[in-house]
Amino acid sequence: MPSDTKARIQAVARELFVQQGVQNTSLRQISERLGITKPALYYHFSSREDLVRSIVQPMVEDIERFVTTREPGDARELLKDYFDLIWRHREVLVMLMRELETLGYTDMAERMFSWRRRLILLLFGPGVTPEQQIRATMALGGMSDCSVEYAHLPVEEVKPTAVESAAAALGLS
Amino acid sequence: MPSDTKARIQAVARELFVQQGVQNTSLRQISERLGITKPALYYHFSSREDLVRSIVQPMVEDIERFVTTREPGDARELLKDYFDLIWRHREVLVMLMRELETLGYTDMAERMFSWRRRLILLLFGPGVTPEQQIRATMALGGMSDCSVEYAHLPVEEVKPTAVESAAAALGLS
DNA sequence: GTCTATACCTAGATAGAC
DNA sequence: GTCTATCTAGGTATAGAC
Repeated sequence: MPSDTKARIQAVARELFVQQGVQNTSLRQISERLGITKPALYYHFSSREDLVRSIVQPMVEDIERFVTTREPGDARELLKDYFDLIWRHREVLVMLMRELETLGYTDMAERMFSWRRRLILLLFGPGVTPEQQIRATMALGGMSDCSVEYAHLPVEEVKPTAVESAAAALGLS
Repeated sequence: MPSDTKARIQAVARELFVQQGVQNTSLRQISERLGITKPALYYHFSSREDLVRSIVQPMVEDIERFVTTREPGDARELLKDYFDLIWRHREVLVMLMRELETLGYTDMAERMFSWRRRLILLLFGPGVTPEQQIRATMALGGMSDCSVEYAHLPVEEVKPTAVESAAAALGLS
């Protein structure tokens, strides 16, 4: 085992970032909790931003894959799978959305908008109306909110109702 | 006119806070844009927190008034009025939600939860089921998202569809 | 691969002159 | 009511020993 320190840093950082926000977490705090020193962090991550990025990356790639490879199809099925997607990453997603502005280190905001656009396209096709866009925002945004607000519950107690409600918001029969 | 400086400070601060986040806005930046010095700010506001609070306060009071004085009644009417409420304060609301964690200076998070609970109570009464709670989150959260995402459009182009969709998400006939 | 020590910056905040 | 000057705390980051 060459070094699991890197992984341990990520685990602790992730926990603190989610718990108290990225901006409110200092490298000192992370290193202290691990029993190592600040400079030791810099051996594994070239900068604070590098560390943050490494934690966000898996989620970004997963969502990116979803919105780019998905073929148009049954809307309700898409809602279900999309719910699973955001549920899986709900902790990091919350962290990210809460600090979108303060995390200027990427083009995250623009990226998330493009995900949303792509999803709407998948739901309604290219001839989407303004009304359908609003309904899509209601449905997709509402599901995100549910993933956050009921994050502590088992999925089965949230997903069915959330998906059903989202379908209704969309205007599906 | 004894001093409109205070108001000018608030106007500039508000703009910067909304634009780039509270955490990313320093007192130096605010004072520079106004052509005054940092210490001058401290004459009008006893601390940075005091300034932030003064900008959030009007929204807090408005929402507080809504959720405490409102009588139970027609759900769709409530959705409409609630939409107007958050639409009116959408800029500050976004700012606040984006930085809930980083703004540890108040009990904001808890407060917003209690608003949500009170609204759900108004919508479904005391015997609310878990399913209805999820649907309420979908409806109310979705409307917030719409206020943010379509903030630049005229209300009339957003509100009717958003309210209609929220009603459907709630499960109203 | 991890430490000690430290440089350097920027932030919020205060003292006291005008 | 606003200024100059300054303090202090905390952050990121680096140099170099072990």
